[in-house]
Amino acid sequence: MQRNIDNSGLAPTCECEQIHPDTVKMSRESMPQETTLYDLSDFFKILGDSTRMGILFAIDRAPMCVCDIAEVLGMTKSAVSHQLKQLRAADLVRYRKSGKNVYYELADEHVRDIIEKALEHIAE
Amino acid sequence: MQRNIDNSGLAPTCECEQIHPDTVKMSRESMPQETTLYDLSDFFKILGDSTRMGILFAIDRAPMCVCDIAEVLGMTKSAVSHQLKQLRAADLVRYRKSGKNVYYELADEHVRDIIEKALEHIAE
DNA sequence: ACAACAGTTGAACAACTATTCAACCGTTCC
DNA sequence: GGAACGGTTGAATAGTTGTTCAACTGTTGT
Repeated sequence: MQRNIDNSGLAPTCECEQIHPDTVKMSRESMPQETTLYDLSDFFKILGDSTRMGILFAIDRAPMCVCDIAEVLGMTKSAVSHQLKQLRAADLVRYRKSGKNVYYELADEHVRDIIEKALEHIAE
Repeated sequence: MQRNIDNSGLAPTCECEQIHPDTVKMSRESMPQETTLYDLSDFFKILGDSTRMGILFAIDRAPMCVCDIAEVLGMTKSAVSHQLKQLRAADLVRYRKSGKNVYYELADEHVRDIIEKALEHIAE
């Protein structure tokens, strides 16, 4: 993943005087940890792909095996499996093996809530 | 933006029989429009970058000019401005010009809500 | 044991993206 | 008018990422 903040000693500073030193100070103090920023953006990055979003909607009603997901989305099993791996890593989906099949479903209600809020924002 | 669905005629189909035709049918019928999928993932894509996430947190308490944001994040004005452009396009920030300065602030409460939910998911 | 099939995986390639750099616009102040 | 400064922008580049392809694992059924 592309990390945007320079940890190698000297951070590039903006080439201008601080216009509002007090505002800058307040803002600095209210900033979360860098790791929090990374965790947050990494999480949203997972939702920021139409294939993965499609998978989440596909399995929204009922658990589905990889093959059926691929069929619904019109993609290869391989492509879907690669994306499912990322959704698994982000704890967005749960899975259960049964014979030759692997059934995927949404991990929890958080996902639905977040997507719901995003839909509201877009519809505005 | 990278579009994942092949619109050029024949969509690549998964090379297997449909294991559960009824599940596939139900899933297909509950799928949203493709444009909705794109709009949603494009929206999350904007939040999926630590620099943009940093900007949103920086201006969370009070409106800030570009120079001060750059100072807080340890980046150049140019880099910040490029990202602000995207945040503007996604209606995540509002801005107001005043003399030589441009002050940015969060557009609405939606953003805060979504980030809050994401923090809950990460903290689990 | 073997064939068939669901699913995973690593490498490679093409597409995308964030930062840098330089040039530019607009406002302020002398 | 012109210098100074805040901010924007386009092109270029380096890093990232999604899909394809081929090879592989594990389970089922004969």
